Order: sequence, then C-alpha cells, then structure tokens
Amino acid sequence: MPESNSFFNDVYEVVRLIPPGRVTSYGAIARYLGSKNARVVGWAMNGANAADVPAHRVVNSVGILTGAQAFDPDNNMEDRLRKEGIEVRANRIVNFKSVFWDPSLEL
DNA sequence: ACCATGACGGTGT
DNA sequence: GACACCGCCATGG
Repeated sequence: MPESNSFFNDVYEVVRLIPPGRVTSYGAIARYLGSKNARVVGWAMNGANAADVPAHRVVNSVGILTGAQAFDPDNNMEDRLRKEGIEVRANRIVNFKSVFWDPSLEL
C-alpha cells in the first residue's frame, strides 16, 4: 500500500468527511490540502475505490461524474448518488450548486 | 534526473 | 453552454 504515509491518505480523510447527500470537487479538495493540482486528487481516488471512502461524492468542477468508469457496474456511482437524494442526469449532477460542499469553506 | 500519464481547472472563443 | 488549449504536480518506469 504505497498510499500509507502519503498525500493520498489526506485525500481519503477529507473525502470521508463529506456529508451524505452532498458532493465536492477534486479542485476543492486539492486547495484544502494546499495542493494546486486537482489531477493528483483524482489519481488518489483511483485507489480509493478499494478503500472505505465515499468516492462517489467527488466529481469535477462542472458536476460531471468523471470517475463513474472506475466503479463496479452493480455499484455504479450514479445510483449511489441518487440513493442519497442527489439528482443525476446523463452522468451529470443537476442541482450541483445546491449540493456542493467546499471543505475549505465548511470544514 | 527525465519522461509519460492522469477520476482536473481556468480562460478564451 | 460547448469546445479547444495549456498549466498543474504526484507516481511509476
């Protein structure tokens, strides 16, 4: 597990703090951790799939479920979000602004 | 140390 | 709102 003692671990910690029914963006997490690169956050989420992290609550700045491909077909991202009361349409969160949760602002 | 890759973001058109 | 570009930096080979 290369993630231990790493930047990835901090990412997981923040994602775990996202309230149910809310979502955040890769960039928001990156800024909160002091990093300027949102891609690294996405890279971290690639491994978060196996870890106990609500990765389905992390989307890009536009509200698109860019990481849906990384989820299992029966455990897909879109369904999990709908289950929490989030409106999803065509792989995109409809009321994105309403459910957006900024860690550096609300944490 | 160099290079390619990537669940991204901001700006301009 | 959609699309094309360019910059960003952690990891792995």
